[in-house]
Amino acid sequence: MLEVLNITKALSDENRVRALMMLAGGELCVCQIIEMLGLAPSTVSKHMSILRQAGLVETRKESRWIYYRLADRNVPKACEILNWLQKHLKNDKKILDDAKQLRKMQKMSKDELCECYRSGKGKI
Amino acid sequence: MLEVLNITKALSDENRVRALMMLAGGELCVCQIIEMLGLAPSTVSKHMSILRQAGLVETRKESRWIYYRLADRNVPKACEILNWLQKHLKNDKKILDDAKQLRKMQKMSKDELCECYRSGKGKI
DNA sequence: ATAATACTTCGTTATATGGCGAATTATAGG
DNA sequence: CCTATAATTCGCCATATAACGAAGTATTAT
Repeated sequence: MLEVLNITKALSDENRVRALMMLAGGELCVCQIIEMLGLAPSTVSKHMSILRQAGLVETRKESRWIYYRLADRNVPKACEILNWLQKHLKNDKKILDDAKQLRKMQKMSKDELCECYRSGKGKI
Repeated sequence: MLEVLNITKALSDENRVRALMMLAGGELCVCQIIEMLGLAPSTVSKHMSILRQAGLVETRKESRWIYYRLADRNVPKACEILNWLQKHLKNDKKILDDAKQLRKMQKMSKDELCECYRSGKGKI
């Protein structure tokens, strides 16, 4: 029950849902999510921690950066609900706008974005 | 987005999830749910209203009683997530206990239960 | 070593939510 | 018509949650 509630509670916030849908296109580092959501770093960190606790996302640390990605295929509970979300939000205006904005961010990235992201790209 | 969030928010409370799982066995009137959850009528009413707003349950009025049932098959958004819930809670202790208690309630019903339910049975 | 960057953790504040009881509505029965 | 029952709506209070900024941790660069 607790596991299920951790998931549904995690999904009951718009910003967290937006973050998840952004990750559908591939992993992102926290600073990119901060940029996209337009929230304070501490707030985004908390959101991502809630998603991680729920088992909806996983993390990978690479030098100074922490990359978040959607849960692995072998976690049915998480994947099923992530698929449900994607299915029912794929035509949502806010989600589509986010995807567009994200593509833009990932293109210009090189010199124009937040310091963290710029140097991140430089590293990779 | 709002529709999806209405659903996830509705599912983010333990008592609402319990109520939904009780309904998996068939429609129930509010007084039965009140009895099962052990909450004040006004509280349960609010919970059920949230579930209804989210499109997860539907209602049927019969004389003095209002019966709640799970959403109809032709509401994929709701049914998919209700199936997900059932799948991942079918072995949950609290949910199993509820189901047992519910069966007990529906059996003795005739003379031993809350006034509302007793007369309800009498009517049907 | 020092400074900067990328996050996280902590403490605070505002708002949202869950709970209750009292009042209200609707229906049924005396 | 008046009372009882079933459920809802309203107003209130306590707690939970989302937001922020400041301080802390870890890593990289100078």
